[in-house]
Amino acid sequence: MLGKDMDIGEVVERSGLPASTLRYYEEKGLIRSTGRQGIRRLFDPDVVDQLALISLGRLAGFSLDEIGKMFTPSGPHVDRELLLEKAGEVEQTIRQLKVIAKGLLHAAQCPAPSHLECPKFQRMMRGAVKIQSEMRERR
Amino acid sequence: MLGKDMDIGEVVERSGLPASTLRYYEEKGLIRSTGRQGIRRLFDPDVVDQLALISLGRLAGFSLDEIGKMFTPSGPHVDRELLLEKAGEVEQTIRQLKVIAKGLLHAAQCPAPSHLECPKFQRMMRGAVKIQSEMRERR
DNA sequence: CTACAAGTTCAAGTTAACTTGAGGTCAAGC
DNA sequence: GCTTGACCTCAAGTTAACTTGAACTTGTAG
Repeated sequence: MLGKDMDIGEVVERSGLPASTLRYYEEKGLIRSTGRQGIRRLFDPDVVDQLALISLGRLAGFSLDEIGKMFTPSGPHVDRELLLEKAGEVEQTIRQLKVIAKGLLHAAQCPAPSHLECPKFQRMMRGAVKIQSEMRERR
Repeated sequence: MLGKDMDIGEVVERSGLPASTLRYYEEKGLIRSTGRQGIRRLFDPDVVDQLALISLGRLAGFSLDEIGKMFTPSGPHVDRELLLEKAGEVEQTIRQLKVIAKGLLHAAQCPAPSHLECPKFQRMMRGAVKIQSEMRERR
């Protein structure tokens, strides 16, 4: 166990995140340092994976607080229902992003002056709008 | 043309966005009101579709400024290369979200005390990490 | 005609997620 | 033993995207 902990500079390199962010995340309780060597933090190599997970979560639109609830086994157990719910949200997001990607690709080719005038584009958007209003109603 | 423009309350209803947001978007140049009736804004019904598009864009992780550049034909023509690039970004995001969704579903079922200890979970995350570091390198 | 609901403006406030800067600590190399 | 570079703390600053509040305007219903 001794000797393989990393100091913050190494975590910065491996994660691509600035040191200030790592300190901030630690303060927020999203990651933990294993201890100190003098004044310097020491990190377990696993922290790099955790950071990747956090970045992915942010990408998925979760707040740091939500991520904390999902991945730190804060209580006696992780809330499985919450996880399922979040998985559903992500899947929903994926569906919408597919519409967007298609829309962007189309817009890049479409000769219509404004995309909002192109019937194909309009149809795609109408689909997305439908999804969105369904989402709104579910709240 | 006369008579079918909507006032802000109707847009609020149809879009689900608060009036303050609509005014803010107008100020930013993301949407336009067709004119005024006295002091009150009037909106073309199309604005509802535009708003849905904006919401989708935000969901995809674009800033309001980026959305402005992508969808308002500000200059003589829309920048097609930019659109293609953005489409690629969205597709990349979709790939990563799939990993997350899978991860969340797995985490909801996995009996391991901490997900970070589950080998299956670790493998999934490692895949995601790889994608992320590839992305970082591309900048 | 006047009351009211639904608009309006404009400045200031809010929240999340960081970043920056000033000033201090410490181990290592010369 | 002194300088340097990598780290530290803590308070304050930043940015995006809105929201809130106070004070003003207007079309419409009674």
